[in-house]
This record gives sequence, structure tokens and C-alpha cells, in this order.
Amino acid sequence: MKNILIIEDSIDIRENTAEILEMSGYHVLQAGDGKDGIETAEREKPHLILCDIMMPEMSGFSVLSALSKNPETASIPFIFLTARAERADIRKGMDMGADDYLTKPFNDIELLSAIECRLNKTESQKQYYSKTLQNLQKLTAGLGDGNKELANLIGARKVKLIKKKQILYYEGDQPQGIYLVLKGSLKTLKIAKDGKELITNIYHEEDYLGINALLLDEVFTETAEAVEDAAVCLLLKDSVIELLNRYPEIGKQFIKILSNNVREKEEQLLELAYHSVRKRLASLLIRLDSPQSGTCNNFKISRDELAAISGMAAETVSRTLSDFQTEGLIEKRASHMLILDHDRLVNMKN
Amino acid sequence: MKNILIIEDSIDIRENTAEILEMSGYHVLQAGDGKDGIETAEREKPHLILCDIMMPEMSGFSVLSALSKNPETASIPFIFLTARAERADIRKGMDMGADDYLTKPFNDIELLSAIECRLNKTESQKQYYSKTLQNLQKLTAGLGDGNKELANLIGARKVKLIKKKQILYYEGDQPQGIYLVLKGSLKTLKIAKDGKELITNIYHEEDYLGINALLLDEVFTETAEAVEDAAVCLLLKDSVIELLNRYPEIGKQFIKILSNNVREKEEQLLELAYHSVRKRLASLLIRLDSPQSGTCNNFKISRDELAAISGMAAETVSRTLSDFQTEGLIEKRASHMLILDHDRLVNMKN
DNA sequence: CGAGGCATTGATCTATCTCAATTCTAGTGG
DNA sequence: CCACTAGAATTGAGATAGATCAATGCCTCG
Repeated sequence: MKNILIIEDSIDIRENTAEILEMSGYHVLQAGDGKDGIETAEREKPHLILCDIMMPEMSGFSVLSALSKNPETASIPFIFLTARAERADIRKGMDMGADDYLTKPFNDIELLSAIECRLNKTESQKQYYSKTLQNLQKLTAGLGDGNKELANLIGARKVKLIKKKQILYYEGDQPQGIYLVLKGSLKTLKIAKDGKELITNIYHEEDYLGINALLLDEVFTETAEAVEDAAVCLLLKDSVIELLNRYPEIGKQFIKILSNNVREKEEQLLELAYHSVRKRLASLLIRLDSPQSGTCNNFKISRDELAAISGMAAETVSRTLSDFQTEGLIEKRASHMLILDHDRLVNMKN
Repeated sequence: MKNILIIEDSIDIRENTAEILEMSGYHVLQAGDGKDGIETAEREKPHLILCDIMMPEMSGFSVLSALSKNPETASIPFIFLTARAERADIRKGMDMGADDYLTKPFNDIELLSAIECRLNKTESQKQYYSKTLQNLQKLTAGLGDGNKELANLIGARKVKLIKKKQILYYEGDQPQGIYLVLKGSLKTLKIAKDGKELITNIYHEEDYLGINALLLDEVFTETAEAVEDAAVCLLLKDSVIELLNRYPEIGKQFIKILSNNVREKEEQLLELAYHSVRKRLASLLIRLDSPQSGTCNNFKISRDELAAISGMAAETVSRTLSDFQTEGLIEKRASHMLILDHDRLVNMKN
């Protein structure tokens, strides 16, 4: 039997809702204010939480924020109850990691379907991603307790699905934490004053997104967008910092990731400063060809994107690729690229 | 009583010199060749080393180079003994980090005054830097035990002095740890195949050098060179990692430093990709003007260096600076730069 | 005070961007 | 399943910012 916790200051609504749920076979816990709600959640670890936004003393936001900080409760599906209107509030709630919201007054069917839907989704996601997570754990094995907890945090947290071209966050947004890419790929980009874009990074499965914004108390300096349909998992700032405090290994992993990043960027700066378009494009193709060391020799990417990564004009990219093709270095058909002569690309003179 | 090691293949000179020194109250160690000299130095850690340049099998340069690599011996004052002439050799020796040289034949007074002067200098430097270190400790206070230990580590380590244009480490060297800059400034640079240099970073007092090489088990990917006479302190890899394991705060500091670095690099990439030389040079001037937030409006730098940071030709830098001057944005006299109109530089259109 | 290294300035050259006109591709709806 | 269309890619022609080569002038440091 599933336990559901209702946090709601109005006795009427609370009892009424509880009744509906109990008739449907759920076991219900009730809390009349935020503080009580948090305590109950931590003690009982319910399977789902319903929480009013507007409450005296402690708002629903504070409750969600507090629960998110505790890894034990961070992953419990969380549904906001809210008076109609207040769209801004809803946005804010969802951004903070709430899973859904119900507009009061709601009827039995709305309530039950929202809850069921959420419980099902959580369940199926858990199964779906447990495979990915096993890989992750294997990957981060031997790192001791720290990573087990990190993995728990990941497994526990809700997954956010974003579709191709959708924005995960904008330059200027306040970072909420870091994202682990579970599936698909994303890119981060900066925009110059004249509107030209520069892609600064491409993230694939198992990459972390936003580490460099985690500890600097500033807004994002780049925009993150899905290159293809993707699933990411938000690890809230406070939880990650908490882990960082407890497990130095995790900090060391982050340092490694960032160090690699710095190195890559410096390499790119050197290329951009002194290498010809041919050379830069050649090395970019190599870089894209082996996203994670597995050389696959073929991938898909638009000219505009190639241009935005390498900082050249799309027409120039197009021309140069045509040259490469006639020279037998690559094969291209529309946006599909196939590397033919890896070595000659690596050793491109100029 | 101070120990002095003499490395010299000619027995006559060696014994003679030893006698002079012993009469003056020093305890003398002797070595007849480079290999023996290095071993003795490592075993006995003398207070000062005298070393002939021209020796069979292993030259004085090799001895100095070997001792410099070992942190235990790197900070021992090192004086070359050399036959007259050979000015080039002397230059080379000083560039490698020797502290002084004596031209053979030398008399008692020359020898003793050189030694005394050097020992005194080392002593006073130790005191001088202990003050800097105290500042550092104050600076990193409030970070708990971790930083106290870090500060201890720093205080314990010997200081390495490097002169202008001298190399701290080369691309391809194995990192021994990270360096804390105590005084002066250094730059790290990468070299393109055609010999052009790109300066990737400039480090000032209290900056850490080499964090990005610390945890990646690979060689340095850039060369570090002193821009002006500088003093650095080597924090050995193992000690730092040990601290990292014990004090998450330190890891977090490193993450912040690296995060900032990544951000800066991305910003530079954007500029290099899409901004005009005018704009890039303007923002570089701004960046150089305030090394650590203290706007001083005037600094010294060569055209070649400006070119190597911004990835343009030195002539272009020169031309653009002249333009800036006629526009009343800056004032320049040889390599001295003075910012006149900070705002207009920041808002440079194109 | 002299020399060698910096800095400046001029003249030329070219890699790459920009604008513009076609052609191709892939995704949509009938 | 096919035709249609909007977006993507290609190709051409022309413009230009900045690199390069070269000559001269100016510090600065011994």
C-alpha cells in the first residue's frame, strides 16, 4: 500500500482530500503546516507528497526546498496544490523540481489521476534508468561510499525530459544545481552581441552539466539546449554541496572534469588563434567522431552547428567539407558525416 | 654551523677552496663529480652548493637541473664556479636558476663574500616570505583546519626564486605538484606548430599554478615562464591530494578556481571567434589593467606579449594601439600603457 | 654612448566572411 | 505513398580585416 502525505493548512480541504485517497486504497498522512510536514516526510518517507503553496509561516516552496536538500526525501514525488491563477508561482514550483500541480478546487478524478500518473512514472523511470545507473555505478566504482550516495541521489531524483531544440536553461538563469545527462545530448552556447552563436560544449550520456556554475554564486553564463531529445536529472545544488563536504572523492572527480575542460578550451583557443579553417575543421571532425573514446566514424550534424562550434561561417564549413570530400577524407550526405581517412585528418597540415 | 658542498673535479681547487671555507668556520663536504655531488646534496642537504661547470661526464648544468627537480634540494643556494670567459655559459647557468657564479681563479675574499652574501639573502628571504605567508593565512582564514594545514604546508616548503624569462616548467614535464605564486608574476603558454605562442594565463601573487594538471595523470600541456622575477612555492602533489582528501573546503576552492578559469576561457573563445581585433584588444587591456580587482590604470607589457595573449600579429597590436592613442583611449610610451578612457574601452563597438 | 632589440609604419596579399542565387533534403499533410 | 515546401546545403562572386614582409625609427641597458 502506498503512503501519501498531505500538507495543507485548511482542515476542510485536507480531510476531504484524505478521504478521497483512502477510499481509493492509499494510506494517508496529514500535516497542518510546513514544519510538521517536513518532519513527517522525513520520518515516514511517504511515496508521494501533496503540498499547498500558500500556507502561513512556511510556504510550500520552503517545504519543497527543505525536502530537496535532504537526500532521503529529495526524490519523493511532489505535487503542489494551488489556488487558480498564480501561474508565476506554478512556474517557480515546477522549476524548483515539483513534479506536478493541482489547481484548487480539484475533483476526485483529477486528483487520483495526477497521483497515479506520477507514481507510475516514478516507477517506470526507476526501472528505465536503473540500467544507466548501473553503468554509472560501475563507472564510478571504487570511489567508496561517496559515489554510492551520489548514485542514490541520482536514482532518487526525478528525471526531466527535454525535447530537441528545447532549452534547459538560459544564460542569466540562477543555477539550481548540476544536471546529469541520462540520455541524448545537449549543447551549451554563448551568444555574441551580433547574434552569432558559439557552442562551448557538447554533453552526452553520463556527462555532468553545469559544474562550473555550481560553486560560483552567479548566474549561468551560457545557455543549454538539447541537440536531440534528452533526459537529464537535476542534482540540487545543496545536495551536491552536501556530498562534496562529505566525500572528497566527488570533489576530486569534479576537479578532474573541470581540469579536462580547461585543457580542451586552451587547446581550442590555440587552434582558433593560429590554425587555418581546414585544420580546425579537421580536428573538430575528429573530436566529434569519438564522443566517448569509441570511434564510430560516422555521425550527424548540421553545417550551422559545425560553424557555431568552430567559430567560422557556415558557408566556409560547407566549402571546406566539399574539399575534404573530393580529397577522399570524408564522405557526406546532407548532415551525415562519415570519416574515411582518420589519419590524414589528424595530420592535416594547413 | 653552516654546511657547504663543493662539487669540483680538480682536486687542487677543491681542497684549496675547502680549506679556505673551513678556516672561516664552515663545515665542508666535497664531491669529485656530478653524480657524487647530487647524492651528497640529497643526503646531507647542505646550506649552500659550489659547483664547477666544466666537469667530465656530468656538467654543472646537469647537476643544477637534477637538484632543481628534487624539491628537497631545489631551494639550496647554488653558486657556479667557472673559468673566465664563457659568458654564454654564465648566462645559461643564471637562467637555469643558479644564484651566483665565481670566476676562477678567485681569491679568499671573493669566495667568502659571495657565500656570505648568498646565505644572508636566503635567510632574509625566508623571513620576508614568512610575512607573505602570514597574509595568506589571514586570507584563507575561516576555512577551518584545512587551510591551516595548507598554510603550514606552504610555510614548510622552501621557496623557489625564478628570474624574468626563466622557465618554471616545460610542456611535457611531469607535474610534481602545484605552485603558489608568492611574488612576481608568471605566464603559461602553448606553442603552435609554426612556433607562434599563445599565452593562456597570467598568474600573480597568491594565484595557484598547475591545478589543472594536479589530478590528471598526464604531463603539463603548457609551459610556465616568469614574466618578471618571481618567487613560487611548490606544494607537492601527494601532500595536496592528502589535504584534498581530508578537507573538502580545499577541493571546493579548487573547483571555484577552475570554474572561473573555464568561464574566462569560454569568454575568450567567443571573442576570438567573432570579435574584431579592436574589440579584443580593448577588452584585453581592461583585463590586464586590473590584475586583482584593484584598478591601477597603468601597467607594462610588450607588444609581442599582447599579441601572444590575444592571438594576433604584433604589428596589428601596434597599429591598433596607435589608433587607440589618437582616439584618446590610452596613452602609451614604449611598453608602458596607461588607460585613459576605461568606459569607452569597455563599450568598444568594433 | 653604442648596439641590439622593440616598436612603428607602409605596402601588399590572401584567407575567410558576406551576400545572393540555386539546388537539395527531409518532414508534412493530403 | 507521394507531392510540396520550408529549411538546409551548396556554389559563386566580391569585399575586407588582418597577416605578412620589409624598412625605418626609437628606447634602454649595459
